[in-house]
Amino acid sequence: MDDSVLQSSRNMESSSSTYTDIDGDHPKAIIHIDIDCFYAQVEMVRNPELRGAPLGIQQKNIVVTSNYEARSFGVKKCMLVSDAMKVCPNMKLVNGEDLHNYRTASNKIFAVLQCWKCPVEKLGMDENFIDVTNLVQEKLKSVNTAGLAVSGHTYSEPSMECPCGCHARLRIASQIASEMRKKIFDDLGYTTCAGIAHNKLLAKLICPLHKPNDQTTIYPEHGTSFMSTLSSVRSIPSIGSKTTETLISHKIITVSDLQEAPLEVLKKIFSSDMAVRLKNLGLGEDNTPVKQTGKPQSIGLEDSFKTVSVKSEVEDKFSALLQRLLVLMREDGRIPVSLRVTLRKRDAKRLSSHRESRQAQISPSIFTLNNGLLTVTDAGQQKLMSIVMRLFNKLIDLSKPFHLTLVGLAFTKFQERMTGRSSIVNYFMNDISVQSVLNLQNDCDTSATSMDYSAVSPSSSTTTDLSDAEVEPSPKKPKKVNWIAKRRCLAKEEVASPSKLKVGELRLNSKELEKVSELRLNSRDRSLTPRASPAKDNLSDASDSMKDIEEGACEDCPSYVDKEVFNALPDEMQQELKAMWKNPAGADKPRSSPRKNKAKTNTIMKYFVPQK
DNA sequence: TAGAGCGAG
DNA sequence: AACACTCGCTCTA
Repeated sequence: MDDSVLQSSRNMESSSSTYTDIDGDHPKAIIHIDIDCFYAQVEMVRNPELRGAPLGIQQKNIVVTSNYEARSFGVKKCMLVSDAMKVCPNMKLVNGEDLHNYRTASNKIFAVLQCWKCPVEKLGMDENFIDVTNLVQEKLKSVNTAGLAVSGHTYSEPSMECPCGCHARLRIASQIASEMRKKIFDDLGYTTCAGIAHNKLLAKLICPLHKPNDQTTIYPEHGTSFMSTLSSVRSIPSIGSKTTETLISHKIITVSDLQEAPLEVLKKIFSSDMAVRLKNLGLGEDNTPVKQTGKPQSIGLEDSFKTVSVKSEVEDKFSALLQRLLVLMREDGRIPVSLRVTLRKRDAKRLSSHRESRQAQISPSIFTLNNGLLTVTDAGQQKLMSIVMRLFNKLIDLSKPFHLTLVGLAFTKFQERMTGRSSIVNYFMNDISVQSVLNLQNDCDTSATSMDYSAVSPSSSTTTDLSDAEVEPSPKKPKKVNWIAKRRCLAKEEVASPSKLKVGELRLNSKELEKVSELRLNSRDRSLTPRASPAKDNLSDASDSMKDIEEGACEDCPSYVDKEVFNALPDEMQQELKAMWKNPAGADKPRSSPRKNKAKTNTIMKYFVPQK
């Protein structure tokens, strides 16, 4: 039985692993949603004339994707245009080299999925994971699930009831998946596929079983047997070309091979953790969480070329990259604290990899917020360039000849985004950077949902708001701080096109203005990347309205600070906060050990924590 | 913590 | 198809 295999593998790893799941316990419910032939659908939504006939999306001389009509003629992904036209002479072609519309569509879909108030993780432009575990639990409380059937296909009927209750949870999740797909179709016009499982791995892999415009649920008991139907280990997400090579060199080629490989053998090839992970993946086990997608953790650009061997040319390349990068930074709105220089030396052996990089802290004073807009003076840009070239000198010995094929520039840390309850700065924020985007474009129309258990349909769960949860009050916290993003009711069209919302928000008041400005600036326009911020392309029309924002009394304050609150603080505390903002590295560790909440003495925390 | 490597789309 | 681009995660020193 599958469980016995799981059992034995778990026992082997349990000694060194922190894995805490109980065997046979499958508490989560994960949905993976994939937009059918994404580019082609975007074009057909834009221009309905294209529907019903074969359509190909062209980039350069290649048909990168096509609609299902074209596929029925044998048009494949990444086919040469000439070959595609041979098998499908009537196919219409649309140029898809400008990704702007695709990004916009992707963000709209992401925004719709946010309506369910569950963690949503974007994977590329056309895939999303949603962890609906909590929503399912709510529904279980309020709904009799006895006669509830699965919505859509089932990979395989369960042989018996799982004692942990996952079958009922997954059935509910399948209903939620149906709702989500329906809303995406009703609001935006896109058909989708979904996979429903108790983990991300199975949800993603089961998703394409019934294509297009359908969904599939798989129960935990079939995880291992389903995985064994995959011919190559390469088809497992997170097993890429390198890992596949290594596995194959040890005669592990199919997923079945991986399942049967003893953990001790894998541990001789890989690190212990990696071996455990691989073994579990092979068996269909995966405990990686769905991570809410928000702002990117680094913003960078790179440029590749045949060869650059002169330092003045290098300087030109970096300068051009920096100019472009500063535009992106302005759109993002956050103040960077660290800068990384990357380059690739010409190497006969390896063409792609072998990048090298150096990074350095940068003084945040290079950047200033003018009327909420991130700006850099000419002197600041020169300063940045000198840092860049200093890092470049670390990488290249200029006394010897060099040949580069790529240079890159990235800002890698930001002042904003001090999340976590430990950060005192949270108490002065009037914007929760990531979640507030969610809140503002949220409030999806509940009447549109088809589910009969209205108590837990999207956005009707008014009891819990993410912003409320995030700023959970602490006993010592100063009362009455005006940080909670206001929630507003929107019509459906406004959800699909949040620009109206943002403009509306601008009419509120000056303090709200700055918050909205950050939301707007959150709207970076980047290419082909995951982690793009939601609902961005729709907001550019709000930018002109940002010109005349008043300057607050605290010139040094970061933009997220409620200046009214700041000015009400004791002078000593104001000074300390200012010092902290001047030297964020010392005060703020955004992503390090969020659990540890050490109240450092001799900081502003002493105002809130009892002293011994 | 920085830097390299792998993986994703 | 192979490569270009951008970003996240993990491992190691």
